[in-house]
Amino acid sequence: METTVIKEAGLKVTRPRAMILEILEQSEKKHLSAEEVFQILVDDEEDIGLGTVYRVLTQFESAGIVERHNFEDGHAVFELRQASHHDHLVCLECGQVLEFCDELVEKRQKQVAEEMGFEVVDHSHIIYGRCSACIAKGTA
Amino acid sequence: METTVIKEAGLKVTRPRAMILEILEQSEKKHLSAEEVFQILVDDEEDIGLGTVYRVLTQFESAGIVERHNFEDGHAVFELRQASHHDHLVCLECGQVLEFCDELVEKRQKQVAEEMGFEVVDHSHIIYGRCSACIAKGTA
DNA sequence: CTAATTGCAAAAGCTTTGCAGCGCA
DNA sequence: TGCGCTGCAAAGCTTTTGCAATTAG
Repeated sequence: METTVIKEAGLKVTRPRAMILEILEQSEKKHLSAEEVFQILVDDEEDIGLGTVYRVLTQFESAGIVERHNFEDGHAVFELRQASHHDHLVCLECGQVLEFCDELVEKRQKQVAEEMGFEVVDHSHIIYGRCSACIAKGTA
Repeated sequence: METTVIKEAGLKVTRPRAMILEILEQSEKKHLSAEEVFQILVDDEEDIGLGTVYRVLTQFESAGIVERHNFEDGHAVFELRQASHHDHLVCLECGQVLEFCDELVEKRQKQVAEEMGFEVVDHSHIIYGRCSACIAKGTA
């Protein structure tokens, strides 16, 4: 169990934190909302409050353990931070999230920003559309 | 006054709608939150409710008159839709919003998405950082 | 032991909505 | 005149927070 990252963040290794980390590690869906994490905990019959889920996820974010993304549907999603940066493709039909990373786009956006006298700190690049499965499935 | 666009959207030309459109057209700040639009109306001593501001902005969005953007600070901002597409640079220090559009980025992101079997419907590309004014101002 | 952490529930934003009255066409 | 629109206030949702009880180290 990778409770090490929790310690390294200067946080006590408590049951809620260990469970939430484990969920993020083991879920097949890599981008989870706080509510989804909470539901999984409830299904596991863990007695952990939604407030705690938010608190822990926010702490993990500060510690650089997870990333928070604001997709368009009003709630944030969290994913374990990976070694390499990437952006997202979100299927408007099934909600699936794909990841992409393109050197050219990354480099060019930085260049454009700098040309405008802008110092880049971060960016959010989300492409909305339909994934191949949904295209195949229907005409909608 | 460009009330024509309101009619063309199949909406009655009412005082709230005309005022809100005018505010969006005339404000020097081009990206306004519902609350900001509401404040301007209050300052103008217009008797228009915040609920109406939201309703009108949402209608304008459906009609393609304005675009809604979700920046990271929890509230949406609206801007008049322009002829040409563009993305945004947001200064984390002063909140200023700059616009950019780069052919190369646009083309490449579409290409990347298609390589992944994705049909692009829309995208949100926001760069967060510090604008030149804030860089000049301080060391923060 | 003692400070950090949690569950619970209340509260805080932002945004939407129901309804009775008002106003545009 | 009639239906659409509005103001108001209440409700909805996601997320945050206060506090007493609990727990990790």
